[in-house]
Amino acid sequence: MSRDGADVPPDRQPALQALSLLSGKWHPTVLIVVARTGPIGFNELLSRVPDVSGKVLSETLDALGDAGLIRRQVVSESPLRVEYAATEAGRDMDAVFDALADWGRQHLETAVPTVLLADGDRRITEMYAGWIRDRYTVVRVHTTNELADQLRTDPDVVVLDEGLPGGDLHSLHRTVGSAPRTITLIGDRPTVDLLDAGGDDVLRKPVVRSTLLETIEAQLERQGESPVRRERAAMEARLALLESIHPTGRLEASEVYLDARERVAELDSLLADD
Amino acid sequence: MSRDGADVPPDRQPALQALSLLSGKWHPTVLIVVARTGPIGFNELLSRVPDVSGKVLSETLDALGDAGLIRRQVVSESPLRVEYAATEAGRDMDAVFDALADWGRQHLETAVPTVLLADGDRRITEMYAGWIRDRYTVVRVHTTNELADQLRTDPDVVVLDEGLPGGDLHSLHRTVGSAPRTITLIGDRPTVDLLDAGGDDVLRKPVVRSTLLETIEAQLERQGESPVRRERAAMEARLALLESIHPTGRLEASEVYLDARERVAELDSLLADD
DNA sequence: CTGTATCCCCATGGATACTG
DNA sequence: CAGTATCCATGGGGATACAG
Repeated sequence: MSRDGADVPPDRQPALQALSLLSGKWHPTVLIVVARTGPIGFNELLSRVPDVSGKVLSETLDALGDAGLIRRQVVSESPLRVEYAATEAGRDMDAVFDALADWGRQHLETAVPTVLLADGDRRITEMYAGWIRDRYTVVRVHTTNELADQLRTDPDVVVLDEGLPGGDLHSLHRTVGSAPRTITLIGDRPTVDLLDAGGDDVLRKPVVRSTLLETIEAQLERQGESPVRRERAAMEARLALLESIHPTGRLEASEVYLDARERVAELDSLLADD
Repeated sequence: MSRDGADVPPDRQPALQALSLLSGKWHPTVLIVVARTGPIGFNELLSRVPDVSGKVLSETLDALGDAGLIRRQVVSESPLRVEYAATEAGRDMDAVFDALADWGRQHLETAVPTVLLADGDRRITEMYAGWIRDRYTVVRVHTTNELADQLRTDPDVVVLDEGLPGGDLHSLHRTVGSAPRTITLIGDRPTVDLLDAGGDDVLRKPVVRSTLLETIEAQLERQGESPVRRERAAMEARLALLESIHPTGRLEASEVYLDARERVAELDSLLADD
């Protein structure tokens, strides 16, 4: 790659060399996963790093192997079965990743909001991610288990598809909790059950780019508002969606709907006291 | 670049993001130079990182600026004069580079190769030394006696001018032996005598910086190869040089040339046996 | 199961010319 | 001096098919 000839202090040159070992698109990710997950087979690795192609994963493993960061061990021939594990050199890269993570937490995470995208379909989360990744830190999950796991990233906004595998709408919202602002994505014609589902806003699929951006931005702007205002806005959003679809007459026949309307009035009176 | 969606532990994700800020070919180098050299103008930066083009340097500085790693300050308009300096975030990257450098020193080949420069003209060796002394340990000699003497430093590469006072090309190569990789520098139009002169590669003078660096690096990378491969590469280099200068018809009239071609075929058949 | 072999796209970055 | 504007080459990486 010919990056030499530069006037780099001698004590920094090993750093540049070391960095070049991590320069492939998937090199750092694969190294981290191999180091963390211990001895791991090719296909399990593929499933844990889903967006990498087999060819590139193979090349990446080769390169990391050549660099001495991981070791390849043939566990059985026919059926061929191999295992990749971090070498000592690979494990020692932990110090580098620690330093990077420290830097990131201090200088990155504070400024850029994190948005967690939860949908069973990878192509969907990939599309959404493409729309927003230049403005936010994006985390993608595709099952309820992954969701529970990645909530540790403390996202500012969760975009939650109601059909996420592994849970119904209510349990999903319980999993997410109220720390992040939550935008629920629904596919079917919503029923009045939506009303006590939880979440701060609701969008019907399919979602277009501008709507998603505006909705996320609106939620970010509401961060820190009072619980009362927050619940009022959430109710408002759900009611508006329902009323845009079902005739008011039908809705008024529903107990849940009337309860919700009453709750709104209650919240409004609380707000009026200020 | 869409690297999300992977099963990376949450504590590692800020590391990946931070790393992505250093992912451009010249990003780390430029950041290091800016951080070390303090406030620095565009063109001085360009001269300290000689292999980067103006366009790419400009883009790199933009990206580092957007990432908050460096700051751009206009010092004077007309003539326009700007200065780039590291921000606190940029300086904090030192911890990352320290970790990388520590890793590199521990796990990369830590021995700095030694290059012996042999040329009758002190100004020439001084120039060459200036080109390479930040990457290699440099020894300069200016006579055959000094050469024999300094070979005790056990150099990895010898850069040998054919006109070194005190010996002809053949005796020089006999003096050097085959332990170091040898690059021969020739000034005149080479004759077929070159073919049995010895040495691993040949350069015609004047030699430019990038060529010398690349040729030395190529020889270092070939260290430890089999004698057959080594001779094959050496023959190839000499033949290529001759053929680039003399018409093939003339060469084929020469016994030495035909012998050499035959020797190449012989070596190739040896290599083909593997 | 674990990879090659192929083909192709496009982002990165290089060269050159021009501008405020 | 400090950059854009333009054009173009390269190769890293993606998709798919196939092989040991």
